[in-house]
Amino acid sequence: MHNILICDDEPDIVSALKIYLQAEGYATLSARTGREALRLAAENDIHLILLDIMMPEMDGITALARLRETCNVPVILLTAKSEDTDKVLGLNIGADDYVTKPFNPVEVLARVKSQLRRYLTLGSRTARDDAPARYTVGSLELDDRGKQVLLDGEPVSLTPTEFEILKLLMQHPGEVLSPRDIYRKVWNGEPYGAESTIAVHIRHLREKIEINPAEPRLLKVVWAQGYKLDGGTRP
Amino acid sequence: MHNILICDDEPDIVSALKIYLQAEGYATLSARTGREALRLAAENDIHLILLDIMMPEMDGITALARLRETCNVPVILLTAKSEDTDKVLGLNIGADDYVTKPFNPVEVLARVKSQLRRYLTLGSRTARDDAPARYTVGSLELDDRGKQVLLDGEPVSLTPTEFEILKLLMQHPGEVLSPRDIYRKVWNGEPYGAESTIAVHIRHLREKIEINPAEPRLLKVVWAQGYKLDGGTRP
DNA sequence: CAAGTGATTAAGATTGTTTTAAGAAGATTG
DNA sequence: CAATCTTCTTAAAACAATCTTAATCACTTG
Repeated sequence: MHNILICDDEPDIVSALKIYLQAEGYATLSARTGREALRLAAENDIHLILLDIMMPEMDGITALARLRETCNVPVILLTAKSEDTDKVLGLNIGADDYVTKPFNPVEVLARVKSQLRRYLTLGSRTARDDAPARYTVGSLELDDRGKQVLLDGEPVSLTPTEFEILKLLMQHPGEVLSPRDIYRKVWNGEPYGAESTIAVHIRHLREKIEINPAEPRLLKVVWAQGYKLDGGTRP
Repeated sequence: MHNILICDDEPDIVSALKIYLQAEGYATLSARTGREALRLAAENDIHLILLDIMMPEMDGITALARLRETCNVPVILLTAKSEDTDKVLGLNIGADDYVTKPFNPVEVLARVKSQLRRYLTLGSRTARDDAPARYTVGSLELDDRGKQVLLDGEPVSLTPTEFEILKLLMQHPGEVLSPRDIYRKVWNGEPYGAESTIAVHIRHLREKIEINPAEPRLLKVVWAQGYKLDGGTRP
């Protein structure tokens, strides 16, 4: 089903997580050091990584930074309480979520499921066969086959990247998608680039679909969360 | 299952508690002094602490104060009868509950269970995987995916922290949640900050969802207990 | 009334978003 | 083949929202 890489130097934690994850049908690999995790991640088809911050040889933060140079797989950090400053650092560096030790394995499992569900609905390149070729949200219509977008019936000319971002947002109307979510899907999991890249595309999109780009009515931002496409709701 | 740290200088009490707790499936550690308790708490994944107030070397109150500088784990104080003034003091300093000596072990067990249940249902940040994405309490609707809140059908714009606090209250409608409970959940167990932090967020929330913030009809305070969200009841 | 607790306010630090501009890469055209 | 155009990326700055804190006031309770 899915391959999960567990990276922690405490054997008890690893085996406990393994038991829970395997019971849910996930395949697991494990590493004791950041270096080993990087190697395993490079050599295998990993769908999610559980990464401890405190480890010998190469700590989790460094490992994560290295990892992010080459891929964008979901990472959940395992942190000890006292390392709370590292939390923020970790999320800035590119973790998708974190759990503080001591953790409840059930909670970790929930987060794993949550991340993988996101990965499935957003990230998988193997788009479903039954995915519609046409989406409608409010006054926007998007035709995937014809690569055309209509706003109030009038054609709008978008660049390929703009088109893909808009399509993603229209596939999840009213739902907030973080820049990382968008990056995963539109850039096909390539390493996350500059922070502002998506902001610029969003800006260009707004210039084309909003009456006033500075006061967006459709493509809204949710502070510290991401962007969403609002359908029929009034401001 | 859960790790419980017992801190008391009387061996009889410790062993008695151990027997009862282990019979219920809890793992136990024990310390004889406050200093030792702090060390054990720092080095292990502790889920709950039973802490005696009267101890050599470092008393329980001091130990608790120190502990609270770094973490927010549930603490149940063990106090002697004559120290009832200390009870309140202990709760101010950051205990979650207290039991007076001589105590009935069954009662201690009940309180331990109660605290851990609270910790489970409240303590994990993103709750369970099957947590609904939508909550309704009275005239309030909250959409977790869209990060949107409607009051009488009208959208209300909340900041991330306000949103999380309101979500927590809506997940437990009519239930009183102490500031410490709220802190545990929303700040993910980080050490408790300034007293007024939550009060400020509550104030901001009330400004956004109450007709008159000074006379709240939804987000009510229960003196010396905490806050609760009242549904459709009339005053 | 005193102690404990909640409410209010405002300021500063922090963090996230928008905007602008410039350059690189690739396609298209004369 | 060079010139031009489009698109994408990046960085920097300006801008904006949010969070925390501390100080002060006001209310509740015994």
